[in-house]
Amino acid sequence: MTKKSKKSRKSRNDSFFERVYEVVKCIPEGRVTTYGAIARFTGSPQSSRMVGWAMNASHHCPGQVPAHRVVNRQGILTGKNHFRHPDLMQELLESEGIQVDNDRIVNFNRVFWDPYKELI
DNA sequence: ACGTTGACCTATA
DNA sequence: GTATAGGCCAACG
Repeated sequence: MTKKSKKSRKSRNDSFFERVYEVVKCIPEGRVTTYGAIARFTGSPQSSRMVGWAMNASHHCPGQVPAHRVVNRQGILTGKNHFRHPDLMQELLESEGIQVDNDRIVNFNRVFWDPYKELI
């Protein structure tokens, strides 16, 4: 099993998504990150859309991926609408000690978790 | 196979 | 602050 078993090697193992999951899973409690930071860390600074797309699949297939810890640049819970319950995202964040006001994270700069500085 | 959409980011007006 | 444009890659019709 080596040559043409699965054809492309980047089918389901070394996908762009896998990298995203790895980073997101490394996010500690009480911390959040942005799509852009992840996209940048994965190697594509402008592929932030794919990060969101990965999250969409994350709660459908893979293990526990704290997608609720991933927000946009403004610290707004953009993807809360895609959760099982729109308010679930805020609930989880508040449960971890993150204050959320009007779908926006309070002191976003403080809870921001940068993979470049923390991870590595 | 092609075109559109998607949980975004940055820049310009 | 809102609106428009470009970009990236993957999934869906």
